[in-house]
Amino acid sequence: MKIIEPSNFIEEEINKDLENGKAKEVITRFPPEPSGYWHIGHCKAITFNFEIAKKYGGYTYLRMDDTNPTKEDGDFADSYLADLKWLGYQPKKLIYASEAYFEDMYHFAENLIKSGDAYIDEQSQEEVSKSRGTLTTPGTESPYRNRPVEESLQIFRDMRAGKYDDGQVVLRAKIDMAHPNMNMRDPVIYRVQKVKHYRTGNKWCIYPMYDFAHPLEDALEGVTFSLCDMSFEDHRPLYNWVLEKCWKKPYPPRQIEFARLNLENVLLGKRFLRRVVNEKKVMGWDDPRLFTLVGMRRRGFTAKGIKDFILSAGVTKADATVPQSALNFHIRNDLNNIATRAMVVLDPLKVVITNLDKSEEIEIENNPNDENAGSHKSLFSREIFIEKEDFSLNPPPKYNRLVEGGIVRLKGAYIIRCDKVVFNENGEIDHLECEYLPETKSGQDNSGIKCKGTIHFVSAENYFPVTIREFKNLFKEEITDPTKALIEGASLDDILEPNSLVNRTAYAENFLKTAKVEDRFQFMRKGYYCLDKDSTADNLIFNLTINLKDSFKPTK
RNA sequence: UGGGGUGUCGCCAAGCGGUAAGGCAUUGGACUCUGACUCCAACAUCCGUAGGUUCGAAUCCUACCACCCCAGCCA
Repeated sequence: MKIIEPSNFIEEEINKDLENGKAKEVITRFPPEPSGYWHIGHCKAITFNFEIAKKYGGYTYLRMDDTNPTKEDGDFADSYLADLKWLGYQPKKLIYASEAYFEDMYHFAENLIKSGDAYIDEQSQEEVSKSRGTLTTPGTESPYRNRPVEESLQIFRDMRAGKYDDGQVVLRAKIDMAHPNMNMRDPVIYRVQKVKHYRTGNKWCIYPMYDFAHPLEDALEGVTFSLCDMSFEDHRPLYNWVLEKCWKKPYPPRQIEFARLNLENVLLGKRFLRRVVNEKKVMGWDDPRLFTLVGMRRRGFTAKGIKDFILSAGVTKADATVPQSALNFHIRNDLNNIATRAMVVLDPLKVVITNLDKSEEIEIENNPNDENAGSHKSLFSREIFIEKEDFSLNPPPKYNRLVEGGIVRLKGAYIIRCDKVVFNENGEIDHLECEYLPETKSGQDNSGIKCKGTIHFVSAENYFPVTIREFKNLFKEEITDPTKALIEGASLDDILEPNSLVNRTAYAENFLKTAKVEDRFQFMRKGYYCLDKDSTADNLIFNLTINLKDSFKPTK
């Protein structure tokens, strides 16, 4: 296997193992428990597990780590398949741990009992917990700890046979009740769960615990590097203990931990996301304000943008909270290359072109960054709508849009001059009367007239109303870490931004009538939008993915 | 008071004893039929703190400080 130029500490570690012969190849795995939806934090783990293996010419398994039937559901497992595909990753193989490894694991457990490294404990859950000790005081040994091997073996077999109920007995690894690492104080490795498993049904009534199952799953699969987050660092000694006691083969998998990804002002964490969804604070798991994968997808984020962001943020062991602006940069970057341009007026102001009586077809480039993107037809006519903010009676300095008596270019059409502002009886602007300059047609303008501003517009004969969904962050701006706030006892309503979703209508050029769900557009000079799945034939709904950057500073 | 980690620019992050990469953000400016994109420029005399070793330290040593994780029959 090739040694590559390392670009992070994980690759440095892998190189070392490859060089000193501890590993021969790079096989990784992503092992979700099917009990919720993926969020951007999972995307980080997925991305690095897949990308690192790929770099070394290795591969990655997708393994459902389904060892707890009380929490799991096949629908989640199915959603992961779709999510992974959307992200653009192809696992070497899809594995359900419950189906693939339970029998093997059971035998490993029996052997552990036989070698005197595990025993059946009959203490209550409360007793087990109490005798574990505390962070600063050692635990005490269970009275069952030194029972005869045969006795433990018999009970374990009876456990499997269903002769015990939940909580009556457990299998514990015999390690050290005084170990400074709490995970090593005789951890429970098998428990009874008389619950139907979404995959294996009632075949099993005993289930291995994560700490026992995970290293063995990795080993059985042939995984060489088991990349996980820092919270498992304390579990590594146990991971290695299990492999030493049970696996005993060359090239055991190696666990390497990295820090989780946090985003500023973003809630992550399955149980909290579930709460927001269950309490109906959002439209569902795929609400565009959520940073679940399905939410980001519905919002209009691209898989490439998300992955570029993750890769650019890097992997280290240090806690990191990245501002959303870093993510947004990569999303805009990708969208800029692929989004179809269209003209949509969000806040219309009517303009009458007094010297135009026939309408005229115009052409709009679909994407100036992609010469193969083509163009689409739009219309310039006597009555049009421009953005209210593109006209000013009292223009600030450097305002290069339309002013009284001034000129501005209409994107793809002509330069117009504002001759008159017509007010209504309330003294508000009703509409503008303008003249177009016939010799300034877009693409064939030889007039020599210099015009510093270009604005977008929509023809009164070529538009239809659409619904726009604008999103702000789900949580109040000052709550930089909503997850922490909830842990510290804040109520959801305390930290939720009151108006994070605003619906409005806009005037879109007819071209947009053919948009399909998830199609991505750049509404020129405004932002990136995509068609939402809630759209109906007579009500297209566009989600604001992200605004265009705007460096106009009216103050100077 | 135990164990395991981490501390380099506002935020990520290179750096691995030879005198602080890069990205995001920000600020100027150029370009522009998207005030977008692109481009160009500015942005840590300093690497948690204090000592020490060395011709030379963010990199080695010592002490201290701060923050994160661990007491599920969850993963």
